[in-house]
Amino acid sequence: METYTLRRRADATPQERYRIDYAGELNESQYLAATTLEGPVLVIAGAGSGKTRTLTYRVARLVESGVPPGQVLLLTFTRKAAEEMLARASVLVGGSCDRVAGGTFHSFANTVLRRHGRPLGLTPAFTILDRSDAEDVVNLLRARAGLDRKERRFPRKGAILNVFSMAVNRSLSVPALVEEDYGHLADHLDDLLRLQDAYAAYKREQGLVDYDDLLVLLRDLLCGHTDVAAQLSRTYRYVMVDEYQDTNSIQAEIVRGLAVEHANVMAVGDDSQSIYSFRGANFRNIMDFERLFPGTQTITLDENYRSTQPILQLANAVIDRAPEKYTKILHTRRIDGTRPMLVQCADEETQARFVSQRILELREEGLSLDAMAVLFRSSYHSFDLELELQRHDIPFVKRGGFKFMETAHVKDVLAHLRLLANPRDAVSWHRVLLLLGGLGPKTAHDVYAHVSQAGDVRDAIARLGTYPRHGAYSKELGRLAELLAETTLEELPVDEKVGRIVGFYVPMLRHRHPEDFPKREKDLEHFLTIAARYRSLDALLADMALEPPSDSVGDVLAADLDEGLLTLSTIHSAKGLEWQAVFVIGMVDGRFPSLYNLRSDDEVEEERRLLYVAVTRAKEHLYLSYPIDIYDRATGMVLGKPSRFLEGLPSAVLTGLQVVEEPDDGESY
DNA sequence: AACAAGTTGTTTTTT
DNA sequence: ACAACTTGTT
Repeated sequence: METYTLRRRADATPQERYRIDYAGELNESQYLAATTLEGPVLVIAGAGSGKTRTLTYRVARLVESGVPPGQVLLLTFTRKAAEEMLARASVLVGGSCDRVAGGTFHSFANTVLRRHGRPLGLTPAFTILDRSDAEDVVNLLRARAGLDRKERRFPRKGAILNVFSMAVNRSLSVPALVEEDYGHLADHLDDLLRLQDAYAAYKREQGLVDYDDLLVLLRDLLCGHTDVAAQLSRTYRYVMVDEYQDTNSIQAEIVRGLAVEHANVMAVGDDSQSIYSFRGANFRNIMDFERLFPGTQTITLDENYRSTQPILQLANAVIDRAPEKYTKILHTRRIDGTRPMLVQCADEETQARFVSQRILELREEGLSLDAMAVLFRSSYHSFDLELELQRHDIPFVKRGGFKFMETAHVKDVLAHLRLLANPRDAVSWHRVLLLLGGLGPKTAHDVYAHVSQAGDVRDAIARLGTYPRHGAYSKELGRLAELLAETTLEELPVDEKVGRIVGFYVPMLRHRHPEDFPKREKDLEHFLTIAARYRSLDALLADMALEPPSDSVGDVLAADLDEGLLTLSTIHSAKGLEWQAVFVIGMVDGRFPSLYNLRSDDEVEEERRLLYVAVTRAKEHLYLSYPIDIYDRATGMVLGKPSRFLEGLPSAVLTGLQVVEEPDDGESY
């Protein structure tokens, strides 16, 4: 393609062009944080204290002061957060900041390891396993070891992987972890250890890397290969880490390694918003930063620009009851505002009706739907509400929670693509073969055994063609071999490969999911447009594993986009976001805090911080609601008490409200 | 008898 | 969507 070159703007020197009024746009602490460019800095940034703003201005300041954007590294919790910050910084400096390196720890590890992973024995074409891929591998190995047919019930694949992952992220051995937190698995310890070895060996043989490996390998690279570490450290001369309270010790070591040549690190975080301990984070880690980097300058941002005083009062009251004291108390200048309400509802349906009705009223008062959100502890807590919202034609998007159900079809297509990238990928072969009618686990296993003898993709597909065919699947197996042979051709563009696979797959999809077939087909169309943006299959596969397309397009298209969408979200996924009006539903003891998280004081305290995060999302209106007497099927318990975190709060902080039915006035139609 | 496919009860949070 | 179990096919 031809290029068209824009001339540099010659009307001003950089110094004259960017005249950003840092002191005018930022408060004193923010200004200090944004303009301290050298040396280690720890910013304790309370909720709504302008953290993103501060980071954005700091990026601008760095670029403005002559630092090449490529030497700035911005590590954030999601890729979206990084993109947003860079876009805003670009506006400030009147130029592009897209050469600033940014993303999640995992995506950064991915790019670095593909370029510098060789000393670790890693091929540059490694495949990333997402959570469910990793579970599939563990399942395969579990069956291979005969552990699925034991008298004593062996833990499920998900539980097994949790143990492995937790051990890595908390830097513990599996035996130590089992002793500490998984006592009920002590009987299976030997099998677990053998499985762990098998899992590691399998990944090594097949060039597979899971989420934890990405972090561990990067850490090993930085700590064990000082030449590479020095080179990377000179490349990224300014490192910024967002959401530091949710990093674990491996990530801390990565940061330390990246800064080995300069110590120009800014970590930003809030110890009272640490909510990812299940991923190995510990809120006390943020205090270790000062020990990791001697001479750290610590700056606290405690002025809140988001919420009204009554909302902050509740937030402070919630966190004030934590036995371990946190580093700051938020204050605001927005003195006026309505008090948050604690709403008691007879049951879940009543709660759903209350929320829907109140949302409609707020909309009447002029709030648009995208200024409102409903938050909850666990994804399934919103099921009743979703039905009620549909009844009222209130359009919404749901964020967070596992979404395997919606993505199974995308994963099926991806499995075909992965065969092209790696013909030895047993899990993908298994998945693809099982889609064929009349072909079950046994035959899939046999076919794989036959095919995996091959040296490369072509060879593997040729072998697929020679597999002795009999039975119902014979014809379909032949068609699969044909499809794979076509799509292996290297000159075929990525989107064309995906297109042919989708064409092959769609009839099977229709057969398997007749009810919601159209919606799923739309997802695949969407996936095709995504695939068209990639020139290499490997890059597509890597991105899909690290950040799969989040929202199913079917829902969004159906909605009336003019007035925006209501947000439904788990609290975890609501991190960093804000709305005018926030509803937190399911405030029942046993749901929030979750029954699964009450085994230790640390777990309870994490639930408390989770509520703190939820409450501090609200700008103006805040409703906490709970149904009484709901039956929890998982435990067989009846839950009827409001969350312990709200117990005994004075009504000056939290006003009670009881939802009652409209009295029947006897009129009929 | 071996294998595939259909049925039923559960599901924390996520890169 | 998974896993354990049951029913149906070759």
